[in-house]
Amino acid sequence: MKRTKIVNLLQSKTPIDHVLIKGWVRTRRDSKSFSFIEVNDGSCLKNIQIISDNTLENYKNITSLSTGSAVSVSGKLAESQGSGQKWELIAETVEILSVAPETYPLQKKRHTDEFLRTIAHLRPRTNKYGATFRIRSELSYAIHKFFRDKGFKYIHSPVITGSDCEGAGEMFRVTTLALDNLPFKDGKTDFAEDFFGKEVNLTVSGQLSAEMFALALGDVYTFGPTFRAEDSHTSRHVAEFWMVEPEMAFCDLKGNMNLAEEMIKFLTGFVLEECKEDIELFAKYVDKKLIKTLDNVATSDFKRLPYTSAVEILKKSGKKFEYDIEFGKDLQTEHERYLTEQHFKKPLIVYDYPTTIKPFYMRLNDDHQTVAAMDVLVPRIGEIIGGSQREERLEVLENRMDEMDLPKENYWWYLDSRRFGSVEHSGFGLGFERLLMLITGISNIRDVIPFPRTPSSIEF
RNA sequence: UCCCCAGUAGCUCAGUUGGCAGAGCAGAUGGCUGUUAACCAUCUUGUCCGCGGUUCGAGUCCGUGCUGGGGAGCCA
Repeated sequence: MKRTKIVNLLQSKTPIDHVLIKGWVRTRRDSKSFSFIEVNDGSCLKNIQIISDNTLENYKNITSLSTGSAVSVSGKLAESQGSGQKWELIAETVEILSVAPETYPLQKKRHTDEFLRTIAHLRPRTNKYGATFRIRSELSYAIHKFFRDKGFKYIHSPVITGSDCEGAGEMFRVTTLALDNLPFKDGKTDFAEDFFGKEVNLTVSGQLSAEMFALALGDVYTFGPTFRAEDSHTSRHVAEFWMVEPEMAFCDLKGNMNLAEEMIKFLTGFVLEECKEDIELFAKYVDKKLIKTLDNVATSDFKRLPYTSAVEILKKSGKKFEYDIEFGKDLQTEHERYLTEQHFKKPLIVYDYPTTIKPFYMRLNDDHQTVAAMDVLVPRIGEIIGGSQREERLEVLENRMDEMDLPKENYWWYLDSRRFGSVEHSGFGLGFERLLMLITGISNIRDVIPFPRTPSSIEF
């Protein structure tokens, strides 16, 4: 007989004479003549309650089933006589697939997130992490659905890159050279002998690839792993994370902001609708205000504010900040949080940032003081999206590169896109894990990614 | 990289002025019960993070290292 997933079984409208389920024991409660076994198979948050009567031939073994053990149970789905659940499974056979000894680290109680990080290989077996990674899966699907419904094409941007013009942070070196015996030439490592014949890194952004494809396919997006070798020790940074990067031809900054807002609203609404049960767990145990926050994100219009106005508001706020704010200085975390959490109390898009604090590829505004950049800031997380309209004018782009002392010859293919049929285009990067933090209320990014990579931590 | 906090039983944590190492949970055993992280009784469990120092005596004080966490910067 084919096994039925518990998620489907619990949705049954009628009793079923004969079903088979397989899963892991969460807890067992013995009664006089039978034993209650709670079994979870990961298909949903809820367990199925198994009634195993003491007339079963292996009943003695059944009563020694410990948390974490694996079982295969066949029997009859019947309405429960107890009050905690609609259905229960009256067992005809309980096959013990594997017994977890008492050294099994997960107990029938709450563990701290810090402890569960040390057993990241087992934590998806808990309610909270099971729910987290089911939501992560649904959210990934929702991203593809959102873009596909809008006619965007999915681009697989490379993970290994020889491009040194991504410029979004410190990079991880990729090499096949023997590190204990490096070839030298003129006192420097001779990368001509390396696999690709030049210095190569893991990607920090798929943007430049996405731009090339937007200028061919129109609307595109990337969704893949991204690597930053920053020595960051915060609850919002990991060395390997997933980023969503749409890029649109014939689109200006306003269209870019529209897409960002529409996307966050869609994704939030999607999860609220499709992952109700799992979201309720977070609303109950992780963040009591979660539903209110998510409704606010999904329904209220995002405030749009030019950088200069943001600076004015901060100056007039009368609030004492650790860092002073004035035109030309980047907004600090404390400034961003004040604006989104206290002043506007909703998501906020700050745009038109000073030229001096933004990268070369952002489009120069007519005031020559600012570029067409935009950041989406949300309560609790801060920056969740960073994007811009790209500089499509070859001459302006080259001037900016000169100002910033960037070697143009290395960017020949990027500049080609501005030589041949250049058009206005825009895009942004969304931190997938940060969105998950927003949606689940989980406060540490290490807890929304299966096996987090942070400085000096890569056990799994 | 900088600032702050923590590290004691399998887990969560208490440990007073420097004076015999503790509780709850988990586990084991027995009991009770259509139970809901069941309940009741009994029992087991220690490199007090490592190294060095002060002291008659250090879980406790000092130095140092490691690990974890929070914040800053950088960013997504």
